[in-house]
Amino acid sequence: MADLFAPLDDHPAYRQIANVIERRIVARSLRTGDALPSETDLARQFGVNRSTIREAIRELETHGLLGRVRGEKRLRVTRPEPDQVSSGVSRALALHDVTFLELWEAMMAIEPVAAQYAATRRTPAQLQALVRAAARFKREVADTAAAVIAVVDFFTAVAAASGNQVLALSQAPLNLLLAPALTRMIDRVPQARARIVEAQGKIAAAIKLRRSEQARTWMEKHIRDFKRGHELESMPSKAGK
Amino acid sequence: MADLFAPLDDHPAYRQIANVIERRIVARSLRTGDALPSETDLARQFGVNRSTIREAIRELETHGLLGRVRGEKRLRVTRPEPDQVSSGVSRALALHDVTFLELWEAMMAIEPVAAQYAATRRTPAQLQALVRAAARFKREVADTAAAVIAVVDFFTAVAAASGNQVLALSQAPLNLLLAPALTRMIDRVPQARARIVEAQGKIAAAIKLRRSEQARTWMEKHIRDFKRGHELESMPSKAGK
DNA sequence: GTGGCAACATTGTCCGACAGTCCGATTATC
DNA sequence: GATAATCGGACTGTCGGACAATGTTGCCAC
Repeated sequence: MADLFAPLDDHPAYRQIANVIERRIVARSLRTGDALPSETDLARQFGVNRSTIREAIRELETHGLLGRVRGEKRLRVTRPEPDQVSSGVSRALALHDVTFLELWEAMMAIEPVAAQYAATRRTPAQLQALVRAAARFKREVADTAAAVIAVVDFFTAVAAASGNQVLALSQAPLNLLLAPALTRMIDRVPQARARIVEAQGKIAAAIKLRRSEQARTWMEKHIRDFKRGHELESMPSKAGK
Repeated sequence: MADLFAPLDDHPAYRQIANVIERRIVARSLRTGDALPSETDLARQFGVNRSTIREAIRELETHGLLGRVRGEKRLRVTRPEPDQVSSGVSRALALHDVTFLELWEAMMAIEPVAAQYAATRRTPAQLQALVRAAARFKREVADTAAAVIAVVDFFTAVAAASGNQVLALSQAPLNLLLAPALTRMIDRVPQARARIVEAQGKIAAAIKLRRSEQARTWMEKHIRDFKRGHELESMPSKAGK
């Protein structure tokens, strides 16, 4: 059944080099913060041209494994940050034409759990970030763009407060997908804003008081509202002006 | 409070070009499958050197937005495939030193939901893939490496059968993280294999019969087992030889 | 039309070069 | 002595050109 021979894919030099360096990083033989040798030096070490090295470096850079601190010239080993990674994921999802329902189901799976853990594990600073995002939504509720950003920030803050990096990183791409849908919804469904304010308030309060069950159920309600809002918005007959 | 001037970050040409092309792709102005102009041609169009174009292309290629079909020379626009994207995510998570608990919590949030939807939405082909992975685990249960792969494939198949790309893509990175932990566990906890066989059987049966609640609860039990297995394995006193 | 072949196009890699800028050390200034 | 101006070296971003290997394509014979 299985083929006798696997197709061999030739790896161009730049890819091989990128892989070698990547393995070094993952194996912690190159550690976060370490500065990479100069391109010229790398070219010498690998015995290839600098152009080839540069192409290899580009790969690692876009993966977020290499980066440079502002205004610095030398590259250093970096840990890929959630927002960077997640932007790739959400772009991929966008290109796969995910439906709102798919997005919603995923949010429904992740966000309430994140809220639940946030209630038991949040640090004061995380709580503050979350409360502040809620306050910002309330304050800028009239400015759609700012409001949407505040909603996203609220979700991000809850996920961060969950103390679970995996949940946080799983959740991050959802935000980017949510933004456009939310923008339309918030514009066309009049009651949406008030409901968001209420839900955020309840969730924040529950997390503050460390009531994990309440945090979870309120987050569930909150997310359910999104679905209702989306249905209202996409039903032309019922949608507000 | 707010600074008067924001730090301006200069974008090198290769990044600008990458962004321009990326926007074209996301906006569907360049559609999946379309062939990209040759590097020389792109260099002419953008008015830069070919080396610069190549660096830009490398970025898009590693994002999975460009690729070439086997043995072909010209690049074409590609949709980023889940495994490609998720490998980036799991590498990121690995570098952030996620704990088994974090991974487990995320699995607990996602996998049961995926199983639940799979029960209602799976196609015959998806069901077959899932059943086959379970059978493979049973068959190769003695070969640790093969068994671990079968477990991962089973999860992947369930997620695919959920008919939700967002869940599937959120779940994919978890697999890669699970593999090493599972390898240790399966080796050291004697009863693990039998329990996995049982759980996979129950889950597959529930999905086959479209019993979504059963699928969900059995998946929950299955995942809970992992936690127990991990605790046994990491408790030196109790671990099997 | 199909098979085969030759000319062409394209990619991967190399070499050499240069401007702009960051860094570190040295010198000038208070 | 501490701080500020200066200078040379190192490094990155970009450029131009070059060549081998390998797809691609059009043409010709059958």
